[in-house]
Amino acid sequence: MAGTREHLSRPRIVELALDIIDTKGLPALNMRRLAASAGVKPMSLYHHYPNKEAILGAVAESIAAAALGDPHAFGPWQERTRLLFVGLYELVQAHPRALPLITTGVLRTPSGRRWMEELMDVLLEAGFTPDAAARVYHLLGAFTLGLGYAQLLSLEVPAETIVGELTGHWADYPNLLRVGLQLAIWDQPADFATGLDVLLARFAEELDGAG
Amino acid sequence: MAGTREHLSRPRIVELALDIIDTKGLPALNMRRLAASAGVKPMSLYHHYPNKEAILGAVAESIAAAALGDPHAFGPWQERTRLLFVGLYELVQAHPRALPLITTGVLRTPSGRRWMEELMDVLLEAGFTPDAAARVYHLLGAFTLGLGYAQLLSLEVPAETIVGELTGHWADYPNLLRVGLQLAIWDQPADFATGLDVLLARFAEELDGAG
DNA sequence: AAGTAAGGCGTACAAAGTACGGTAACAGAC
DNA sequence: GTCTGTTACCGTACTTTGTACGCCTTACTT
Repeated sequence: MAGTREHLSRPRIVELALDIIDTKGLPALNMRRLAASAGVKPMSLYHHYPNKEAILGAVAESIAAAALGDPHAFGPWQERTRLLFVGLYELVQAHPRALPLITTGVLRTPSGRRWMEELMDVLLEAGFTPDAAARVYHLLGAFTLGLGYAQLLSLEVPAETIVGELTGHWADYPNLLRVGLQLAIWDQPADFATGLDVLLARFAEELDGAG
Repeated sequence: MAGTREHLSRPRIVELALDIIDTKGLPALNMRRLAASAGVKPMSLYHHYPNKEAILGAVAESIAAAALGDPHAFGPWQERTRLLFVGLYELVQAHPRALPLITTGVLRTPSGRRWMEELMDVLLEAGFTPDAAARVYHLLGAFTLGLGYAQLLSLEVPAETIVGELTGHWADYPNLLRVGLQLAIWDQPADFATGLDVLLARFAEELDGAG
């Protein structure tokens, strides 16, 4: 190990990359900007990660690790499942602009896989068949991540832009006019819990019916 | 209007672009490839659209137009809402790789806005407040598009890739092993209807409670 | 036949990922 | 203290992709 001059390291790169993603968006993360933010030239990054994809993977893992709050919550399976998805949702809240990384990371990072492993543990133990467990994940996951995409969209395309594109057309869209900005903005985390519970209750019924 | 030599036109460009997206994916759509598929040089495209973004917008509109099946279905509001979201879901089924365009197109293309206008018409007429109507859209939309993203993911990252990355780690993930490929694949359109109905029923309750 | 506008194109530049080989600085051996 | 090898960093340059600018050809009009 050579100089310890306070410089680059894998965790440092990930930290800076995540900061760029959070503040400027995923497309704004490029090797030159990342290097500059580290006070280094672009090619130096390649001594720590083989390519950009590897850096994105490391960011995904770093984010996903935060979803593993308490490894094992107690209570009935509904509650444990609920907590797992609340964790996922909090991830999205914390780093909405990194959502595409979270999406792929669920099955492709160690922490993501551990999250999924625990979910499957809960569901199989509750009595779901493997296929049913996969369905639960897909539906709840789609709902959770779908809300994340709504949030991301309202971040990247501000409501004013949408409204601006509509000026002069309001006559064609009287009901859009009545509903207004709320359509282009998603910021009702409470509704996430509602939807999650409704879907969970449905799966509980299914399980009882079959068991 | 000059020559009618069978060549480029705006609809033709959109058609070819959509074909590339459907067969090779959104990232594979670039101006050079698109031009080549039209038997033309890249810069020729710029005589029909000002830039790539405009082409993507036109593709989004072209796709969205297909969601406007019967402009006005009959029946109670639940049924009409259901049909609108089924239409959206069919769009995703038809062109999963264009999903990011659909997502943004819902409020940014004429056809998308008409779809949204009709949805708001149905909901407001049913008695939802504007805010509640926006919530219905956000939750159902998140669910619908979220499933689309799951499908897109299983298209772009084949299950074998996921499994390949897990070889040697199966001991760490016994439950993932039991559930197997189904986790990485989404192909259960029937479940979409289930989830949709469950969420709709919940909103119906809410409406009755308030009205 | 000549003018004119529309459609197509050649060239060239900027942004971004990264291959390749060089260099600097520090560790340990002697 | 000098030598040597390893580690971290970097300069240069090639590739891909979007697109600005201006030329050229075509085909219809008169």
